[in-house]
Amino acid sequence: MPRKSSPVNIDPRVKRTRRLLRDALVSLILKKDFASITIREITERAEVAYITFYRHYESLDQLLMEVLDEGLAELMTHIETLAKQSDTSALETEGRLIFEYIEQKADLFRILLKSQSVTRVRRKVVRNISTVFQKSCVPLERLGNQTTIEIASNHIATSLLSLIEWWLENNMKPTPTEMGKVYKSMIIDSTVGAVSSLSAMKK
Amino acid sequence: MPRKSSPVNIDPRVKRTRRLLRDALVSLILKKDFASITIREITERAEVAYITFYRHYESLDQLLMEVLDEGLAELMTHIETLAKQSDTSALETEGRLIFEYIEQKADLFRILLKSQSVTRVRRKVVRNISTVFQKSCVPLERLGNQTTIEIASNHIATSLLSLIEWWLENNMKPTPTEMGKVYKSMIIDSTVGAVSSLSAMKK
DNA sequence: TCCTTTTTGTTATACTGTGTAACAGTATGT
DNA sequence: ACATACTGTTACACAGTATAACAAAAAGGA
Repeated sequence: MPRKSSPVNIDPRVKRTRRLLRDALVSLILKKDFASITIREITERAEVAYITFYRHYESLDQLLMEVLDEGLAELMTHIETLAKQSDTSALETEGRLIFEYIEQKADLFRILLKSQSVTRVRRKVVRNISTVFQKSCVPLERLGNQTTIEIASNHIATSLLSLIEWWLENNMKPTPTEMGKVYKSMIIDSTVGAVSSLSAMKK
Repeated sequence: MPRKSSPVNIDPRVKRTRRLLRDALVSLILKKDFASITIREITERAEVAYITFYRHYESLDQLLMEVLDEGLAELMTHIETLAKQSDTSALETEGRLIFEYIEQKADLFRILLKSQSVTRVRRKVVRNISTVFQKSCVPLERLGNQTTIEIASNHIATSLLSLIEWWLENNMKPTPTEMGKVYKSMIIDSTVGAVSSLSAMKK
């Protein structure tokens, strides 16, 4: 394995090889079923020697993770900044902004959802989104006990992912504006309402 | 392939072989990662010749589908009968009954959710639950246009699956009664409310 | 019970993909 | 220009898939 842990100096050849492998995987995921992708196929498309793959990654999953982590980090910071502006006026446009963002990077999200074949990836994504909402969504913090908050944030995260998945499968048919309204009323408002009614039952 | 299409007479040897293979797969899924299960491993555990697998199934996925279809059919009829009694008094206990049912057959559902690694299986499950709610949930039919109904039923199906998944991962910690309340308020009531508010915006 | 049919077991084989190794060639930074 | 680090070529061992031929065993009807 090349020295990726070295502080600043990264050999340009290493950068190039890794980029070629990532790009090759991305282009293959967009065309084929993920399960049928072979390492040899990736290296051929990347125009790189077969063994070079193993000089940089231990497994196909590791390469996939690296690809997704890049894109996921973007989505997370995007959602996070949106979730912090949790006054009602911002929520009006929050949903629209999310779906406009996804529209821009549709390819990346198709990969992210196709690669749900790897369960761990989906779990990781859900957990990330869940903690973001758990920490930064003010109404959830005020209402409800710990368990209810956990369920609610998990519910928001999985619902958002499923809604995105549905939207992509329907070729992004309803506009981002309409999807934003659906997101606000069906996911955010509904969940906040449910949490408050659930915590009211306990008292 | 043995004659499985013959009307009534199914060779007892065929029945036995298929049962042994299904049971072997189930016991392996409960112990190992699905991706690491090999056909040879299944046949060894089933105490059956390797080639016998291919005399009954074309692929590992096909056997998995058969196993899941059995269990899924049960869940579907269970949910379906519950969804038909959609008066509010029945909804009170509907959620509880679902989670009590899952508690009974926890092993099966762990398989069903572990095997989500195969994306097609998850899609199939979601689609089934979705159409059940779309057809039999009265409030959804009355309110909203076609697209909204599709989104809503998809939302209910995926949310229910995610809630079940969360519950199983937390070792079924909150009681079925509590989960039933969560189900009713966070999934059913919330979605119905969202659909009505969304269709009100359009008019 | 005998006999035909069907299923199963045994063994062998072609094929594909993974992962490792040795050695030669090439690019990088100083 | 030079030592260092990366890449390419070739070869190989290994595991799992999928198929085929033939022998053995079980099922069901006469």
